[in-house]
Amino acid sequence: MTNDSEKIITRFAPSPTGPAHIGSIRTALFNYLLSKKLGGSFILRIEDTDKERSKVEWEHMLIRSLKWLGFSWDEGPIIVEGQESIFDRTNYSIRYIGNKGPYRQSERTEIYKKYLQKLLDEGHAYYCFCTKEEIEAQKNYLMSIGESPVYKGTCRNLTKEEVVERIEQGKKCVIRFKTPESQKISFEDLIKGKITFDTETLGDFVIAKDLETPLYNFTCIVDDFEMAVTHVLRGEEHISNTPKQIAMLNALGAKHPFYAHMPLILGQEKKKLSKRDAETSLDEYYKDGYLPEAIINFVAFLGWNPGTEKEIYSMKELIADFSIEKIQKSGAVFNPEKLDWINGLYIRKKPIAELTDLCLPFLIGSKLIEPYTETSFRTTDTQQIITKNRIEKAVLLYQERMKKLSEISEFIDFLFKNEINYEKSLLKWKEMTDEEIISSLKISIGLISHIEEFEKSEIEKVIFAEAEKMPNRGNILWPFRVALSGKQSSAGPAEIAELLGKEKCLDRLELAIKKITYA
RNA sequence: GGCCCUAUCGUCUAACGGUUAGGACACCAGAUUUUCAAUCUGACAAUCAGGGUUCGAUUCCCUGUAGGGUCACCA
Repeated sequence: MTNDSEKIITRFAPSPTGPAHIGSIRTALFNYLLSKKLGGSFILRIEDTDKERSKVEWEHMLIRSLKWLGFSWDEGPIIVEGQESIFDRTNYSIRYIGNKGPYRQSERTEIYKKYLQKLLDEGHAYYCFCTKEEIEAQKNYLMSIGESPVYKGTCRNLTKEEVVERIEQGKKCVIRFKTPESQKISFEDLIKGKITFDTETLGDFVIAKDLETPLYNFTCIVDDFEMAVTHVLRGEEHISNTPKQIAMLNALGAKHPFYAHMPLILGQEKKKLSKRDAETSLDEYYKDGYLPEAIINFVAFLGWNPGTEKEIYSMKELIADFSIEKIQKSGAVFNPEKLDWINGLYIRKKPIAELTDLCLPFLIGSKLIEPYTETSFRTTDTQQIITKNRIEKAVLLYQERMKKLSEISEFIDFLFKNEINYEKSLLKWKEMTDEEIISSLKISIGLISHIEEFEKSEIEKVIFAEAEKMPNRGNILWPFRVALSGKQSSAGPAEIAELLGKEKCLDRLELAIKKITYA
């Protein structure tokens, strides 16, 4: 329990209408960083007032992504206590109750209803009976004469009797906020500076379909107030919602939180991020083998920088160095190449045992191996048992080559497969003739068949000694390496030879000879 | 169209009014390699335009231009 009303409280308020994406993660991250930096709380609020589009599945997916990336939030509602009326906000303290979160707006209808009723009772909101068609026509007209297309308040001054009469006639209605006329609403945006709006450009906007069905702008301010949110960090697309929210908060007699509107994340064309620019779902990044720490690091630098040349940051370091002042004012183009670079960097930094564990699901997923015991696997192709230890060795060879975990399968599939497919021409190094390749392979067979201790250092010694005798080392090394891996590029010849084992190496070298002879 | 926001290398960005405008990714070249990667070295590359203010402007002001956001009974 805490009574510190000075405490920073931020929130991440996604609507469960789709998976988490890069943009939503950055919003979550910056709110998280700010609260952690200042020792405050971070709230997760699910904005599921739109019953049609919201799905619990999306909510679960959102939470899964957040957890994967290492977020934690202060669960459970903050109770406003010590008050007779929830509308009395002059003196309140907050208390945290665990294990009840996250907040779900769909479960808070009664709360919104009270505030809605209050607005209605005090004349700050009214019932509107205009049809959608009427609104649309008005909007088009206003745009045609060069004015802000807003609701002009046809139903604004309906008397109580008129309202009752229309309701009794069964006319459909919504609840609109009575926006103050000819007023300037300003707020000090923590990123953009002072922003001013004229209420004339706002119009009387809809805040609820009915008492039980409040809409976004309204539930948002009620919750931010009820949860004592102090700082709202959100995307720039919300700038135009801000004066509306402040006007409602004013009507409720509440102070508004600090706002910070972050620039948008843009696609290659400097347009809104689309499928062509980035994965729509964070799940895709998981499936591609991106590391959560790489994503966090990358996303943090989309519109923020520490002002130094340091750019590799763990979550902990981000918390330490984060500051709103350093958030950029202009939009940032999402750059997948840099993400890949950072991901590769984190992969190289991973302890090998940990990296192997991360790669295993990808190997299993691409049907190369299947789990056998705790410490071993069975190759799908040949049903042979392969120890985790040996897989670890393979992963180690490719650690510095990987940009994404998913690439591991293509890199080391030759270790698990019985037969490897490659073009015969791949065996040829530079200008070698078929005869030279065959002779090269035969030399290799002769050399390695005599090696007792089939280890990298030993194989290297023998093979390289022979290669030195050639006009070009590649004459021995290239056909040898290709015969074993079947690939244009791979780890070193001795390394993969050790990995494969003597017997398999000999088999593959013979096979390579046959490939040329009988092609 | 109204309102609002923004403007430094291709991209992410640094530069309390005074710097040869710095760094990173990408790209290119070199070193190292049998290959690929990693690593190291180097090269290329930017202050949107026009006016002010100032001894001096990337930085402050204005105008223009361009881009973006928003104008839902979505969030």
